[in-house]
Amino acid sequence: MGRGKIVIRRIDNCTSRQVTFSKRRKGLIKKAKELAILCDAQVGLVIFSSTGKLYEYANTSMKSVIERYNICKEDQQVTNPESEVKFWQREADILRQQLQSLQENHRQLMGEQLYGLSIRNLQDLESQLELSLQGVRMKKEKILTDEIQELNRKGSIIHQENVELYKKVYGTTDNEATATSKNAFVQFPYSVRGGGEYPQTLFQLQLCQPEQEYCETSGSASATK
Amino acid sequence: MGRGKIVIRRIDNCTSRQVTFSKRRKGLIKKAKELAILCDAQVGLVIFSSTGKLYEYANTSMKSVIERYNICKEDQQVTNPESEVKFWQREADILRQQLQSLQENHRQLMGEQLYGLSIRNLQDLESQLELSLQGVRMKKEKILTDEIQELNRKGSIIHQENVELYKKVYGTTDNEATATSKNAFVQFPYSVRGGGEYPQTLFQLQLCQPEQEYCETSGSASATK
DNA sequence: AGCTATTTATAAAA
DNA sequence: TTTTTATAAATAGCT
Repeated sequence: MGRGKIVIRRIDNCTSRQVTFSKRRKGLIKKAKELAILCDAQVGLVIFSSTGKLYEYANTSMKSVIERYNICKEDQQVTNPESEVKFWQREADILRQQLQSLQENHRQLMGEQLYGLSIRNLQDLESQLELSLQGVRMKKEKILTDEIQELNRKGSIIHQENVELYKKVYGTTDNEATATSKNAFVQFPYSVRGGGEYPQTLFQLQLCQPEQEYCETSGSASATK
Repeated sequence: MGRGKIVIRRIDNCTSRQVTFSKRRKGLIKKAKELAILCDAQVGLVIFSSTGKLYEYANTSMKSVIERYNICKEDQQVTNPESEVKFWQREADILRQQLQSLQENHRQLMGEQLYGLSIRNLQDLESQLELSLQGVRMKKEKILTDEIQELNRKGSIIHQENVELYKKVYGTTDNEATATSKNAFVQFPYSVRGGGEYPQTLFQLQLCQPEQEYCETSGSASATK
C-alpha cells in the first residue's frame, strides 16, 4: 500500500527505516485500538524501536494485560515454575549461540575458517562475496560520481559568475567576452557521465585505470561461476 | 477498507464481531510482524478475545518483551539493589548489543547497509572482500587438486596392478607387456600440477574453461583495486 | 511533515 | 471458516 510494492525485510537506509517505523507504528496502534473497540477485546501492545525507545498501547492498562497474560501462561505451564534467573540464563544462552553462529559466518565471509566447507558451500560463499564486492563498488562509484557532479555544478555557477563579471569589467560584447573567457576561466563541466557536450572518457578512465591492474593479475583467479 | 465504510464502535452482532475479530486479529499480527522486520524493532502483542481466548505475537519472546518493558518502567522509578536477575538481564543486554554490532558488520560484508560509509570505509571493505574471495578460491582449488591427486594415486595403483596381472596372464616379457598395456589401460597420472613428465596445461584448462564465460560477462564489474 | 499513486486490508456477501 | 470482490485504508516514494 504505497507508491511501490516492498518486500518485508529490514530497511537498510537508516532514515527510511525511522520514517517507516514512525508511520507503521502509528498505523499498528490505530489498528490495535480499533480491534479492541470493534470486537470488545483486551489488547496490549509493546514496541521497542531499534534505538531502544519504548512505545506502548493497552486499551485497559498494560499491567492488567500482562497479569492476565501471565495467569494464562501459568495455567498452561504444568512444568516446574522456572525461576527468573533460569529464564535469563537461558536467554543469555540463546543469545550466545546466535552470536557464535554469526561469528562463524562472519569469519567465513572474512575468508577465514574455511575448513570443513564443501565445494558447494565455497561456491555459494564465493558468489556472495562477489555480490558484496559489486555492491560496495557501486556504492563507492556513486559517491565519487555524486561528488564530481556536485563540484561541476558549483564550478558551473562560479564560471557563470566569472563570465558575468568579465562582461562588466571589459565590456558587454558577447563575442569578446566569450572569446577571452575561454582562456581566462576553467570550463565546466569537466567530465560527468552524460554531462553534455564533453566526452565521457576522462572520468571513466580516472575511475577504471587503477583497477585494470587487478583485473589482469587475478583475472583467472576471479573467473568463477 | 471494505465494501462499506464503518464507524469504530463495538459490533453488536455476535457473529459479525467474531468474524471481524478473526480477520482483524490476523491483520494486526501481520502488521506487527512487518513492523518488527522492516524497522528492526522488538514487538510484543497480546490479545484477549471477548470470550477470553488468548492470542499473542512477539518477534523475540513475550517474556523478554515484558521483562524489557518492566525494566523500562522500573528505571523511571528507583534504582534497586541488583539481584541475580539484574545480573542476567544485563548479561543479555550486553550480548544483544554485541549481536547487533556483529549483525551490522555482517550486513556490510554481505554488501548491504552501505549507507553512511565513507570512501575509506568502502575501500577497506572492498579489500577485505577481495582477500576473502582469494581465500575461498584458494581453498576451493586446493580441494579440487587434492581430489585429483588422490584419484591419480589410486589410478596409478590400479594401473600398476593391471600391468602385473597382464604380465601373469600373457607372459613375462617386459617388452610385450608394456607395449600392449599402452593400448589396454589408461595412463596415470593424467595431469596434476608439477606431477612430473606430463604437461600442466591439461588440468589448468579443465579448471578454468567453464569459468571463462563468467569472467567475460562480468569482467568489467569485477575489475577493481 | 504533507501529498498521491498504489498496494493492502477488509466489509459484505456467498 | 474461508473465499471472493468492491471499496476503504494504509503507506512507499517524493517533495
